[in-house]
Amino acid sequence: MPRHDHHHHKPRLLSELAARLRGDAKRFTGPRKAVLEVLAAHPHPMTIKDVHAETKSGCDLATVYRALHLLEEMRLVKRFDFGDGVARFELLAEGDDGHHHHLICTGCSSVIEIEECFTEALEKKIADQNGFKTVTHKLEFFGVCPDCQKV
Amino acid sequence: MPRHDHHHHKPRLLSELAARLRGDAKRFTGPRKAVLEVLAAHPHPMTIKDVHAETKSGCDLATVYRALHLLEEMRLVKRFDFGDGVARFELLAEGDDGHHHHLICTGCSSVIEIEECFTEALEKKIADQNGFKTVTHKLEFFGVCPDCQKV
DNA sequence: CTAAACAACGCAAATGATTCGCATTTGAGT
DNA sequence: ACTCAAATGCGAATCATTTGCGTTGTTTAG
Repeated sequence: MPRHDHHHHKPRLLSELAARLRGDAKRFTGPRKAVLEVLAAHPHPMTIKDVHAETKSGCDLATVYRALHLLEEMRLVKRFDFGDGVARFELLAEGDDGHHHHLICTGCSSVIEIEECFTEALEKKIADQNGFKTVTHKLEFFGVCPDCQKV
Repeated sequence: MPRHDHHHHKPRLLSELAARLRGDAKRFTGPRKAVLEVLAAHPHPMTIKDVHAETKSGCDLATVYRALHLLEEMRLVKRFDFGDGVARFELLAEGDDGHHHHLICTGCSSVIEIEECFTEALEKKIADQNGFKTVTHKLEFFGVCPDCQKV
């Protein structure tokens, strides 16, 4: 059983967002709702540009940036970095800490989620050996997908 | 025995760079020499800005960018990405493919090299399961170093 | 030895992602 | 509905990186 099968968690409800926002003196606004809905409709990490493009409501790009930062602080979304200089965000399901990895095709940029994370033991070992605390890691795989191998 | 103990390889000589450049109709110039010397004097990945700053010869920042891209293509240096939006480069020793990882302090940004890479088997498994070829990975660890724990 | 041919450089301007300032709008509670 | 702080939209600023181009310095053909 994978450590984080977040795809089987119940997706967060917009009403939950509303409640958590109010509890923090924040507001449940159109753009924030729109951003969350766009993320909920996509299973893979999205760039801010893409989120903005799918947000038909015509809200400002800067607003999407601000909304995603807020959602990240609230741990409703998680930021991923595929090393191409563009941040990507993924919606977190309830109870998911978002710790997982991806296999990214260097040809067509398609993305596969990797649920397994065998890195726990190594993480602890590396922390202990170097006297570090609260060690985490970022890990992504890159390769050529079946389709791109044909070309 | 670690898979890549590149610190025990003989460092590349400037004359080797000169030879490889000439063989490729490229030129062995002051800035390229300076960049390589700066990298050789530092054991950890350096940002382009830092390389530029240590290059006393006063060469242009754009030239440092170009020199590092060239050295990367020639596989004399390797690019690392610590997820902060700034590229970092490390000199490769002879015979080193540069595949290793880092443990980075989130407090003071100090860097420790991690020679071990236990990820080979997983890499193959993930490649096979998804039909991908030529799979590689990027892995970096983040935590709080002993010094920064005191504060 | 000289000149054409070309690689690199320096400088400045362009790009792309992200952030910020600020006037205006709007959600949430009274 | 009224009020007020939080959010938005818009434009301008910032930061890393790239590019265009005129100039300089080598290399090579004659």
